[in-house]
Amino acid sequence: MLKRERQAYIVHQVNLHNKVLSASLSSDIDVSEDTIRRDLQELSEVGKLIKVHGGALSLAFNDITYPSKKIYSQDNKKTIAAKAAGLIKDGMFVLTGGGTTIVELARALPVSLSATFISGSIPAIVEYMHHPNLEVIVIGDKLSKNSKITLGADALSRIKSLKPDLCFLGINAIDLNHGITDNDWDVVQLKQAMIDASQKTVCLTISEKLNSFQPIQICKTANIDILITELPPDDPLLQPYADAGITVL
Amino acid sequence: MLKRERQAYIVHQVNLHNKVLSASLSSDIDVSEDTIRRDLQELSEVGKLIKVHGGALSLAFNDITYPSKKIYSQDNKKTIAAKAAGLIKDGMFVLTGGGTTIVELARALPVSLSATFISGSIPAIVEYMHHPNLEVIVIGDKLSKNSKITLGADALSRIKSLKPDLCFLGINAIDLNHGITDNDWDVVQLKQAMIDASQKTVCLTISEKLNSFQPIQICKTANIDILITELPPDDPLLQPYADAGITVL
DNA sequence: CACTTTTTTGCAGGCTTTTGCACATATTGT
DNA sequence: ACAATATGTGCAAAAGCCTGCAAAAAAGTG
Repeated sequence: MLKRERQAYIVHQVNLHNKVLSASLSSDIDVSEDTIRRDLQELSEVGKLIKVHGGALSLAFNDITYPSKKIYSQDNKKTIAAKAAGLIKDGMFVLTGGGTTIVELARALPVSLSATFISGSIPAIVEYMHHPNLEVIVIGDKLSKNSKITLGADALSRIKSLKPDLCFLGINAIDLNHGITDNDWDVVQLKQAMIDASQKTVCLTISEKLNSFQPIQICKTANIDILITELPPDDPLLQPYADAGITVL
Repeated sequence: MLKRERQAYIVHQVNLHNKVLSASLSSDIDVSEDTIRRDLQELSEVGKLIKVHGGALSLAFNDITYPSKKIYSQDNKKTIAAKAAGLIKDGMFVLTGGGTTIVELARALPVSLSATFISGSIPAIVEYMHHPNLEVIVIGDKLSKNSKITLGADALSRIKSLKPDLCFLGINAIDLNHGITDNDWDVVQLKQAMIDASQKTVCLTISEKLNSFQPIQICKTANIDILITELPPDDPLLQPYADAGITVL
């Protein structure tokens, strides 16, 4: 990896997460911590970030104070994203939906990963676009302002023509009786198509949404392969899902 | 292998992978690293790529990356965008390309405007998405990291099925003899399809690019309807275009 | 066609940049 | 205060870069 490239990645990460640790950068990019420190030094001299002990902060971080609730849920999503990212291997075709969890997943992807990502979620696409080694396929159609994903017949038929290795879905409600449910007709259509098309489906959700349901069913619980929450896999809350044959991570 | 051929290959590789290493190029093309270095030197002087220690990066890295280089002639582009925005009326179907000028146009749209915008440019879509009264149609296909637009057969055929009222294109070179020209085959295909599909084509460009040309022709000058630059319409530089039957704003 | 001129290419040697490591120092959290 | 981390400095190996030079190829020229 070239020096400039590396520094670009660091700046990107800082702007993304508002902070960055020398240690994790070092292991991400597989380069010594000394080098990282020198990079941070240079970047801070040019005013791209603020260097602090142990890493660096984004310029915007100056006077941002997060509501603690938000940061909490955000952390959970990062935990989920990290677990999900581990499933993706070089060369895979990956179909993803939209939502904040999926965006976190996009941000959690290692730099070195080289795979093809397919999505109709604009925020997710923007993240994929900034990754150096990802191929990105955009699913076109009418853009839903609410969910910031493309929805419609075109998107549906495009998805039906694919056979991705993995499909990542952020879900709004899951429950053993009702399966996976949602409240928007078009979104449901899309998610069904995505699940049908994919060889393996991975559902991401914060534990809050476990054992809840919404009016429209996407699929039965048995139709998904992997369920990822921020909880450890042996948490009792997850036991029923594991018993139902789902791999719980 | 001829020098020109070699340099074309290098540019191709850079655009494809976003980066290129002197060493691997050297062994790929079987020529000394010195020669590669000289090539990279020349190509970077002509602005085809960014030379760095150990190789080169694509220009696309520019944005994501380094030289907090202010967008080129931003002020001029705002002037252009303001003029272009005036052409769009409520209820219109508008097809737009990509590039910084188009993004400026998106930002210049009045809040009250309610129209349908169709595009494959991710940065433009992000802008449209934030507007309260716009319908947005995303054109899907493989995302080109360089230009941040979707390119390919799918995008082409989708565009061919449309009949928008207006088409806005940012262009790289225009000249009475050669018409509108560009240097990327796929982009040329796309722009041609956009022009063919639309009832009226509006070209946006800073005056610097007037009377210049690039290797591939998109269309003859006569095929466009309106030309917008940052200059006043009666500027002598624009006279020849007005004489050729184009509405100059 | 013979001759000059220009361009292109590879190479040698010296210089700069980059990077990891070791060691002394500073900072932080408990 | 003390242990654990993080930092800065100097150093050396490796990789990359620049300059000048000369041979080969290509392009002009009379």
